[in-house]
Amino acid sequence: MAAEKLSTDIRREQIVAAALQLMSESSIRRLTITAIARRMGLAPSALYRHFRNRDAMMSAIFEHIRTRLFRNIETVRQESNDAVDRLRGLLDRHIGLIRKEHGIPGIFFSDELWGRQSERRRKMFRIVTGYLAEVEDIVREGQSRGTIRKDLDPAAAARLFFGIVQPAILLWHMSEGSFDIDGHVAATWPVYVEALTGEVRAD
Amino acid sequence: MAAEKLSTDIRREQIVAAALQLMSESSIRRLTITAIARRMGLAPSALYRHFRNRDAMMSAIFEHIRTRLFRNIETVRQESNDAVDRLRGLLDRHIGLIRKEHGIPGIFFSDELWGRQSERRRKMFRIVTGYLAEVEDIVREGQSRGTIRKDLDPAAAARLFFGIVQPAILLWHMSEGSFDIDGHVAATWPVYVEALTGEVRAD
DNA sequence: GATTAATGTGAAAGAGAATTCACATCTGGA
DNA sequence: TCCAGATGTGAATTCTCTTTCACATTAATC
Repeated sequence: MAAEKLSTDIRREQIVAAALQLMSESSIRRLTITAIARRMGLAPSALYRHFRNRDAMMSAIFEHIRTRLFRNIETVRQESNDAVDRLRGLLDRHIGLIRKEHGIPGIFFSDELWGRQSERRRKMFRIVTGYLAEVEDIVREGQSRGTIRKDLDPAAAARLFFGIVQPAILLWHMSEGSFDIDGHVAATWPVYVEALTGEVRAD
Repeated sequence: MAAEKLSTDIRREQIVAAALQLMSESSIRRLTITAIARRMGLAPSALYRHFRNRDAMMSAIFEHIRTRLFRNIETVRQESNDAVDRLRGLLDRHIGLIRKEHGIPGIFFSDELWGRQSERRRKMFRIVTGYLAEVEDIVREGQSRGTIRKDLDPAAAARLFFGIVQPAILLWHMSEGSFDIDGHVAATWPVYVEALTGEVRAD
């Protein structure tokens, strides 16, 4: 009972998708070649036709995440010119992304990165700092247009932006989805905006 | 060449210590019975004299972390009466703790918690929410004494408190210790205080 | 329709881990 | 001193996972 044959490109995407799906259901520890193959209805050995080894698969997964993250930046840049609006849009999109593919945080905080395996770790660090730099740019633009206080360190403001997201995602994840992310955003976003602009902003 | 014999109580502590040490050097994936035993100069089987199984060891590690976290709350409560001072003290102590035992985040975000719908996950969730509740209490006290704005949701303020810490720890970890945590705190703490109190506070 | 390269399969090798167990050795108390 | 129980050991068992390989099947191209 051979499984349907498909081109490598499609298979690669399917493997990444299956991996993310498995991650959201369980832990990275169970993200095994065997599990991915079973999910796809293939034999484990089949995956080696599309990736050199497990490491290459993990790299593809990370690359996928990177793409998704930066796509949000692009979108938000096009949607609005106002810095605060852009940040708000990014917040919503970021949370939406994690909500949809909630295997991401698990991958993000996984052994694959936390260990000494430096190359991979450095790569992910570059992704994070790159993402932060984009947020920082948005803040900086807001400052030059006068919508954001100029006495704020833009890099610090960017990190604080993720200070809104991170606790929420952590709690959401640990509570298995029952934590009220929207409520958190509703309560904290105005505080953040006030810190950014120096005044209360009515939306 | 039998290793020196010691009482179970001491051995248990040593096992937890060795585990944390290993975690800070590497990832949870390498936190194996074998590795812990080797670090202690024991045979793997010896550890089973002190813990029923690997799971029991992990529980002991989590318990250790819990103790350390809540000890900081106690200390800070005794050090000062002012809510903002208490929060600042907790921030410093929390960061100090992670700096000293930087295996903690790795354990915190490990497979042991992120995967299953396990008892362990629920336990850790309780620890986190308990810790947050303590911070929330401090905020609430500050509100009733008039040092913190009353229109702030104390729970949200508590989560934002960790919004200062979490990005810093993540970056510090990913950068392998080169990220400037103190600089981050210096840049973000005044912003947080201003949001809490409604005014600039000179320290 | 035949050829060929790509894709899939099952078995098996090899590695590493948790756990158990019979046996050895140490320590503290009678 | 000697015994009993606590602690440690090494070997064996049982997993699970990654990876390789010879062989099978499919799809595309001529």
